[in-house]
Amino acid sequence: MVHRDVEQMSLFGAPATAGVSSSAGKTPLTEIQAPTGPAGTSYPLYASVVIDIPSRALSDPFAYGVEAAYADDIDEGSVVLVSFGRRMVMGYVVALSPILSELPAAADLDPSKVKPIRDLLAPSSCSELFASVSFWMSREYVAALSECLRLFLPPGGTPRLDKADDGTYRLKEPAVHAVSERVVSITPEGADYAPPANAHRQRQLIEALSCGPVSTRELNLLYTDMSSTIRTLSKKGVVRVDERRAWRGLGDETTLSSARVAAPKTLTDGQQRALQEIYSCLQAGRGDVILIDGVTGSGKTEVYLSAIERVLKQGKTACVLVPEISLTAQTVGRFRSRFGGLVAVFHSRLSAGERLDQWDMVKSGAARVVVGARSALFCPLRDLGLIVIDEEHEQSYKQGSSPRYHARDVAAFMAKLGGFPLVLGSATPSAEALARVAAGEHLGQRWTRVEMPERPGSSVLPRVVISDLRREFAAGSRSIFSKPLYDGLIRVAERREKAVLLHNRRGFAPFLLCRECGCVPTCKHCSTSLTYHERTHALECHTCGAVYHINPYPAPGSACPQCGSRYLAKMGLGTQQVEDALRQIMPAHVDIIRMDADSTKGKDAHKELLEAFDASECAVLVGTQMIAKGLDFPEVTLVGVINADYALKMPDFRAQERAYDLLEQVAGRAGRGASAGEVVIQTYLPHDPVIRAVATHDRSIFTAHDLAQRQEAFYPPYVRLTNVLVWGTNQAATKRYIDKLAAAVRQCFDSLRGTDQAWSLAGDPTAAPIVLGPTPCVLERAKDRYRFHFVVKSPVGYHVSEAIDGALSQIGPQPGINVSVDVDAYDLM
DNA sequence: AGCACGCCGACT
DNA sequence: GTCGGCGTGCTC
Repeated sequence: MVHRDVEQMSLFGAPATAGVSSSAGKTPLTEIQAPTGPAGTSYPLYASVVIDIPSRALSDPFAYGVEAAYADDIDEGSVVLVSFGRRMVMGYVVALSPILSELPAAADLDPSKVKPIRDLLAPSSCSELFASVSFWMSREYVAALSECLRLFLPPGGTPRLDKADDGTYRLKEPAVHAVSERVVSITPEGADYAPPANAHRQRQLIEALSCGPVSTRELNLLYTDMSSTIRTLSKKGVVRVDERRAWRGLGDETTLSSARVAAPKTLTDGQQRALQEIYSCLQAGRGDVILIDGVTGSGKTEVYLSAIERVLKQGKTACVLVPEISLTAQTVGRFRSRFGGLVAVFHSRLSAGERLDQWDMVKSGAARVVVGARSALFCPLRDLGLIVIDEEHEQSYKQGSSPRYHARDVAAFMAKLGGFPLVLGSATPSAEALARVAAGEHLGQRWTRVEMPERPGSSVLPRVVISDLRREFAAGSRSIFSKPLYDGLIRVAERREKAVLLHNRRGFAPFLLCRECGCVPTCKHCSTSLTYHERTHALECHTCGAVYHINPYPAPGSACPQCGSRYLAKMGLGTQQVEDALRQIMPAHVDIIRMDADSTKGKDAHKELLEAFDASECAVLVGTQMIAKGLDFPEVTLVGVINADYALKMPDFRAQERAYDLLEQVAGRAGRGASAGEVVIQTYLPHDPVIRAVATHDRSIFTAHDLAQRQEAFYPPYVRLTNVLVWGTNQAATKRYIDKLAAAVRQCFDSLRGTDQAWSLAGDPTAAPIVLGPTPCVLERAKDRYRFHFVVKSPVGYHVSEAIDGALSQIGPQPGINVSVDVDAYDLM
């Protein structure tokens, strides 16, 4: 069985410390203050150590000497105690060499300056790739090196250094501890034991153990107190009770389920083609990226499972990333039922203890497949042979705090480094992925695509009705619900069916919209919609900072810039209002359930609302974003989108892509059974490519348009976009700082480019980087801080981070002012 | 990050 | 004459 001979793991384990010789953890203070050995002592081994202080100024490792006593125990990844300046700090070993000058950044270091490593605090416990990946991340994302390294550390918070009374240093004990369980198994001698005829409890126990060892807790749970029977049989030597490390977080079903579901006998053509591509990449050992572009239900998961099976057979391990929101029991179940106890899972709802145990399961080698959110990328898998990113286009793969990495890019780097394939799967691939497969490569890495258009079985696509709100308005309708949607809702009420209404207002920014021609004012210099500022009656562009003065309806003199209509209205409508309007038109027997940030505040509110919808005979579920993704609904015959334009006209160049993904997902909720459902999308922009693509079930209408538009307007994936955000309490000081910083960045670009005349190229960011702004952020003030930002557009192969990092260290920090650099930013607000 | 060194103003 | 402001620079 998988769990049996597993080495006992622990976070900063006692075994390691004990094994490290008597000096470990016992270095007295006096010895620390007097350096061991005279200056110029040479060491048998030297180590590059990253100091655990998260500062961009300390993003280079420091060299230390490894004394003979430690030489066998210190590895890459070891946590060590070193003296730094005049204090003791914790550090991480990232490289080892017997020759000092061969260590990174120690080429011409005076050997007499090298101090010894003072103690080993914890043995290495992270993935082999950790050093190279964190170096790369630190450079790529302008983040402190120690911050990147910490991603690879065991869970349980950042380790802290603790100084004891006797002057010794050790790691502060983590709050979570390993727990053990008692496991009952049949002894070899007990195999032939026949219980007495009347001993039915003994028979039960032996039967339960026939498939392998079971924990006492489970036995007692399953057979209501088996303890005395266990005691009897263990006295007779028939069974044995062993204490072993318990792996929390496995769920209840797993330990007993020795039954694994085998792969289906037949695969679709698409699945076979995808697997063929993955296998040939595995064979070649090149580290290619394969995009599996397959419609919902085309069986992408089966492709992942088969590929993982192959990788496991080769003695390697696999890592599967899934968006946090879809990390449900069902998702995990598919992997667990195929690979049983070999699967470890990471998601945000694990308790500290469960997280620790899942991590140790990976570290010990007991788990060889990891399924998890973004950060699962950093767990200590040995011999990684495959990374899968499901729903590759999901925004949640980009981390919102430092280091602001994108899991897709980190995974691609890891794949290249380890020479194994990265598999991306999506029904609505990101523009980045599409552009890279179109180019066939990205930064020297091969990107290929396999399309899987067919769905197994015969499911019917829902009928999509586009409801033109301009016509509704012209016909005098002032209702939230257009005629087609109203009729659909009434029909649902009459037939006692269920409906879902999407009212998407996430990241809502007010904008103006002409109710006659449907136009939304956009910036002259950028392709973003302008944001309306109520107080100043101004439209602002948050990419370049341009300001346009305008009077929206009902102010006198309001006029649409395109058609001159005076109905240039401010848009904004809450979920609550939709709910109220719905109550007015629907008969009393229809349950109306609202799901948004407000109604799901309570702990289990989410689940309860869904259960209510499930239990109801006839209901309408009104909700934001959250109802479209990651939730499985019971039969729904009507899906309505109140106003698709909220999603379409966000002041963000990725709005189209997200809108398409959202509409496609929510439309997919309609009629999943035998009968095709109906989808009604209300919009003022019926001819928008996104709407047309959803209506006709033809994605290419949208993607072709979107990519062309981005290329023309110099947006990713054709350029890189970096957001530099500066915030502080003092508005003027913050503004002054960001101006200085932006000027320094511009200067860095100039000097890197060599000539000043090259500025004539400015305006074409595919040839040379440009700086846009600084301007105040869309979110101008947050938590009493004033926020400004500037955006850098740079050519795809260009290493922006270097120039920004250079400018940053040139200007230096300023108290009270914070800077954040977001390379390949998704959020520009 | 911390903590030195270092160079200019008001005080025992 | 000294104490103390925090501006630059270093820590293997």
